Amino acid sequence: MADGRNSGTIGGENLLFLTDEQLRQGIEAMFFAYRGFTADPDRILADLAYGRAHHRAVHFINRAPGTTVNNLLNILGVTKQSLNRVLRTLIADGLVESRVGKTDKRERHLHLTDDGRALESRLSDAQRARMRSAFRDAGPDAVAGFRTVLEAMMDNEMQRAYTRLKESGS
Amino acid sequence: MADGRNSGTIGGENLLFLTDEQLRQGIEAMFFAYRGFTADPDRILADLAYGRAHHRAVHFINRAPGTTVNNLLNILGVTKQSLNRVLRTLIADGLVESRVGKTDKRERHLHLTDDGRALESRLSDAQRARMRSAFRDAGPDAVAGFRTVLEAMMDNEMQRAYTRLKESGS
DNA sequence: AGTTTATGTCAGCCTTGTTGACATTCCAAG
DNA sequence: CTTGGAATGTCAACAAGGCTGACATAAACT
Repeated sequence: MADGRNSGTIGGENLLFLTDEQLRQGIEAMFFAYRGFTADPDRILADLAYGRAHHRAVHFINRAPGTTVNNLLNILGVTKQSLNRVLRTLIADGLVESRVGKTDKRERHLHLTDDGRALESRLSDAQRARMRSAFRDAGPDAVAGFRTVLEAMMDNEMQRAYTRLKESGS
Repeated sequence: MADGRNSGTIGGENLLFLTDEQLRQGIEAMFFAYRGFTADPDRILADLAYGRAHHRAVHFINRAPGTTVNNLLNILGVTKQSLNRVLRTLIADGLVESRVGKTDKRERHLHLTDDGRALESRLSDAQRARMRSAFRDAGPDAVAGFRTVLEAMMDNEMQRAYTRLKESGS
């Protein structure tokens, strides 16, 4: 595995797509593509004194309105202190509303305000535009493969979060 | 574009894979998968008081031994000051060697030491293991699609950097 | 009543981005 | 040959956003 070689062809099946060189290209593609993936929203956010952390919060609050802080924590995979700092500024700036839970008053349910939704749209339009262009260039079969590989790359926990969101889709 | 709808079917071609919902799933898949992508090396690095930035530097120095600081800067897309801090610790810890350029003494050419190569192997074995497992689960066609979409998602500049590295592959 | 759970806050640390200032080296125009 | 600008790299200081730990509060559960 650390011998710098590859898996070659085994058992009559062609596994040349699993050589170390192929894997390294996949790793580097992932690295560069992720930069492209975040570049457009980052540019918008920089003007607003917000960062990627704010984008993520706004995205998932929009995706699951009324979600609790704890729920968001699990999706984002950060500490509550870290998330709280971001939420505090978003609430102070009037982009997010925090409502005390009806049945369980310890919980805070998070919603975007109109301003919050406006920002979310701006950010996600920019990000979708690039994704759309990439998808269109690549074609439907490539897109299906793209999604298959990404899903296989997630941890089980993330896969569950992802699937839950996917199935709640409009 | 901000109307919450999709591209539907246009001109007789099926473009259902370009709906806003599909794009959003692609965006979220990218987000969760990237976490998986970095999770294994991050765990190793945490024990060593290094971060992701050190991993990236070590990866690309290994990939292109003798590269200059400036060259690395372009690949990584950070400021030279930021890279320099990382390089300084790597050099101090004896993982990277910085050699003054022969023809141009302003340049520093970067090489991994044996220890540096050992760390690189550990990190990249972990990352490749996950990538290999994802590739194998997904199959060669999905992998091809994965790469096609990622390449289409890069900026032109990154695409050039990526292609240059790819073509210099062993 | 006592324990657990959900949330928020304060303080302080680390990594890794940023800008600004500066030193060294090279090269080319005068 | 000198001098000024460009290229390259280093040092200092700051900000964002991760992290841990400690603690307060309120509600829910037993």
